[in-house]
Amino acid sequence: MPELPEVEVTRLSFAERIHGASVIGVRMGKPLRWPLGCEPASLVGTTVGPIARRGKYLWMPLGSGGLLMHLGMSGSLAFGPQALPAGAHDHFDLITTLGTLRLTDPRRFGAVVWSAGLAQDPAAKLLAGLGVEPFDAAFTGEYLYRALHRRRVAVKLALLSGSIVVGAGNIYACEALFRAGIDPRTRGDRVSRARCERLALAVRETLAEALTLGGSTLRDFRDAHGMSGAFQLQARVYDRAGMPCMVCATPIRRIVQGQRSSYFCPTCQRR
DNA sequence: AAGTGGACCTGCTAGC
DNA sequence: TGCTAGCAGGTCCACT
Repeated sequence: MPELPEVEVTRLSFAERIHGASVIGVRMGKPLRWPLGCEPASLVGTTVGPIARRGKYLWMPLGSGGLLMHLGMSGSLAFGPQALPAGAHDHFDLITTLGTLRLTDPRRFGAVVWSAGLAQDPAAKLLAGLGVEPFDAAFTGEYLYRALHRRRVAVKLALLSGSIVVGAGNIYACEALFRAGIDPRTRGDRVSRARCERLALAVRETLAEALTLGGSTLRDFRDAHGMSGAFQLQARVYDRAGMPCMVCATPIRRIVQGQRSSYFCPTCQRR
């Protein structure tokens, strides 16, 4: 589920409702990717500030510090008025006066980490080195060109690394490259200025569209029923190996890059 | 510095 | 029908 649009939709779904709440309890399930980094009981009595997002991380100000949260590959956050019994995959509950925020994460690649202030503790390290936000004015074609110019890796991997621009995960990176007409294997330093302009635009458009449509992605689409189908981003290439390109009918190809699947149209996307 | 590959953990699906 | 191998939306870390 969680690439940037899903994380942002998650943030919007509970940020205002939890703002100002006081923590009255914490329940921990199985260990997540990293330890919480503080005594859970020490969070009791703190007040929740405005939730922010940086890349695919969420930041919740809490007392003198805050919690940095990540959904990993399979995580989701739910905020409800009352705490329901915890299921096998519910690994963190923040119980507050306004409701309970619950992290559910079957694969446990997600994390909730206490940070004393995002200055120099371990949580800060997680945010260091992140690229620009895709909707930030700093993310221009020229910026992308300069960043890619120093990279010899495939442009798809450069996008995925998050060190140039954050938020485009495997699905949206594939989709953005399709929109921009760029072969995912193209070396970063071989992407022209003009194509960088198109790519920057394509990344922003792809993420923005997914965001407006509610941020859902493909696997959820299959699992969802009824009207939820109307809110899905239609993938042009992702997970469509062998199926005809929606533009030119050439069969979509699947290749492996950095141990992850890439999908592209060999006709519409060029090196 | 940049690039590569392994690691973390569980659930689902295609294929035999 | 039942088992197994392979695959999955992320990203850190150690090593070259």
